Amino acid sequence: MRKGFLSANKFGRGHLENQRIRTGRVTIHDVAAAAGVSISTASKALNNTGRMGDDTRERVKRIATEIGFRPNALAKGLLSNRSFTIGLLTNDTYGRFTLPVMAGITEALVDHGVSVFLCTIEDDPALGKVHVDAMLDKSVDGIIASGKRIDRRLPVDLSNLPVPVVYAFTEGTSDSVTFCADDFQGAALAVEWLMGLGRRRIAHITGPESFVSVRERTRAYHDLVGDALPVMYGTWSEAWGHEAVAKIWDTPGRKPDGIFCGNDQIARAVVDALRERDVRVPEDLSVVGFDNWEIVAAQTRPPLTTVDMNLKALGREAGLTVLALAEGRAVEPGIRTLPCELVVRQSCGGNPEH
Amino acid sequence: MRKGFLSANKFGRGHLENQRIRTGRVTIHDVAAAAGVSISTASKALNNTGRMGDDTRERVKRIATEIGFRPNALAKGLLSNRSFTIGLLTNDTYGRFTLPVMAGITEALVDHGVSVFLCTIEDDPALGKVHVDAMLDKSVDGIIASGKRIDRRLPVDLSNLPVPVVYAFTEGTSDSVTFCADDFQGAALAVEWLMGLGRRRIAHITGPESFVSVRERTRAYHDLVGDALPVMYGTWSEAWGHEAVAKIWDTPGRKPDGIFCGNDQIARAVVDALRERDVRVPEDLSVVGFDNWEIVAAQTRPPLTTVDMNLKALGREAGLTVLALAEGRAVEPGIRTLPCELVVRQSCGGNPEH
DNA sequence: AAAATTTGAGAAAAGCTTTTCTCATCTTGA
DNA sequence: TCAAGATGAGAAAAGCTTTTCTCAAATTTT
Repeated sequence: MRKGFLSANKFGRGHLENQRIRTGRVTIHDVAAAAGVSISTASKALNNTGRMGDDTRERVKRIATEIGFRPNALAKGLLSNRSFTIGLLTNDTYGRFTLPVMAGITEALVDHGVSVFLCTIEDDPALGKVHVDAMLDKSVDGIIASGKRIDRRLPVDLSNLPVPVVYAFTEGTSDSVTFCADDFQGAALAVEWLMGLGRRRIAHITGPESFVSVRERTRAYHDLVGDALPVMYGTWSEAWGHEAVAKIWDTPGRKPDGIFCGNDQIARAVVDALRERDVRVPEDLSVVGFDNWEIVAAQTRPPLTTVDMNLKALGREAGLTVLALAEGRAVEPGIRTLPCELVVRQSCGGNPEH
Repeated sequence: MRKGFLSANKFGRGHLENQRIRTGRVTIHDVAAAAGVSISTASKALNNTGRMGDDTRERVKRIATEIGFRPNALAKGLLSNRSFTIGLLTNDTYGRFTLPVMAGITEALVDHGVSVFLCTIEDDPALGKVHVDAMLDKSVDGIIASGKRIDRRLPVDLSNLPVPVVYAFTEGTSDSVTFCADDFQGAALAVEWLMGLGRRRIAHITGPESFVSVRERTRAYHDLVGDALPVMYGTWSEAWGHEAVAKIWDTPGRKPDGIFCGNDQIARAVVDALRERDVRVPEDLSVVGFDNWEIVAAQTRPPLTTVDMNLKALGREAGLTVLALAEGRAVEPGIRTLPCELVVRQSCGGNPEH
């Protein structure tokens, strides 16, 4: 090997000790030897099981800490059939929805020593299968499926797997647990906020009607404001936000004094378009977004008041649920809807202290 | 257990067969039994090692496929000291940089059967240690450290770990391998593009001078256009883009005909601000961004021509390198700089075919 | 035809932990 | 003082796979 080159054998200690070659890793053998007890006693001491003198137990524990023993999760997993590992499968390439979910999962599971494999499978079923198989090979304790919309399945079959599967922000099977945000309640929150500020002509500019989220939010909107104004369906883009504003303002008639947007990108474009038409936000008109995508909502001028779907909490619940299933605890199947909350910034005016 | 409840024991087959309880997983024992050979023969057949008749080998392979045998990665790992697992550690919460890097890593490693643990550690050293320890417990074959800027370390000590560590888009140790984008070359690409379009008064609006990326890009800018115009340092926000444009246009004097921006957010704000001042982009002035953050660059009106750091390729390289190290192959330590490339959209005008 | 090779396949060990037995020693009660 | 029970600790097996030996049978060589 050339000088200055890196190689893995730099990591192996490689000297002899006690008739066996140290592999660089401290095993329970080392603990037992250092404490002068058998391996089984050492194991029992560390796991607070079995019978032995308190002094022995404490001494073993102390020595284990001193020499830096950490049990090999592979060996543990092989024996217990638990790997303390779960897989997170998603087709959300940008991580817009999956990253918050993932943060919640990790937060919930790190205390339990569970790590998360993240696999992004665009919309490729073959790739999906490869990743699922890899997870199963590694004996994951469970799988959480996530995505970018709640009414679409991942392009991979997760039924009849030998491990529990929980769905978060993607469509699941009827006999499993699925977590999603309460679009109806979130939309109601937004519209009620606008009404509470005295807005009476509230428009709704949103995404494609094919999304169940869109229909749910629209339903809440209709329930609260009636159908004096037509709901404007389009794409989830800024382009659509601009176009929708143009449609309204280029048509004669009374203008809205509040706009509830289907997501933050549309809301941002709406705010921009209104500024270009010298409509003042929030003085003349209030805008509410949906998603609380910081990177958009906080950069808009003025920053957006918007609905947060609490994806992190959703991830936390999904994590705890898959853990429960992995441990054999009973969990009621079905769809769990988690409430949204309103994040108040400056695009509506009113009192942020409200 | 109540009816309709889910529980993990639903997954265990749990019937007797051949004197041992089937755990639901097909093991090499099952293959051997079904093929009428010993376990060792089965293993050798499947791994194309050892000596045996071609007919035996083929028969074992066929039966293994038929009954759906997949070797238990835990057992394999315990024996080989390879878990076919790596850890990706990052403090990039939004995933702006880490997700592309991750995609590249996964792409490079999935063929080798390697899965990736993703751990996001905000800036919490304690949390970082917890995650690193969890990875080591699980015998990861290596760790890739990533972040959101190349001149900052992760808040956790990764030296003297028993596994190889590779750095990607974050500062590493001098004796390790670090991958980063070539800021100088990328900036040169942008400025040369502007000059190629005939722009002669090119301004540079960028982020905080404390970033080494900013200084590198500025150096390239200076090398190409001299220092007739002062570089404008600020924050990475849209607010700064607006402010910078205001500064230039509210000051008497000749205006630039090209602006090279330090990132896409600034560039987007610059484009917006220019539109508000009725400066036409790209007719009157060309704008180039940096990062190729689709979500910003593609939504800007007009869409941004911008520099792409090829983070996915960077991730791919990092993945292959950590794999090489894990397999004991020699790798030259040091900083590897990967070239950027220009993504041409419409904010510069000119011929996209160029 | 006998000896030397080659060939095919199985036994056993290793990798690390946990758990279940088993056994020897110590204590307690009669 | 002897039997019964409690206590402390070790031996061994299990979990699954790969690898190294070993051994018997078949083939080739002399």
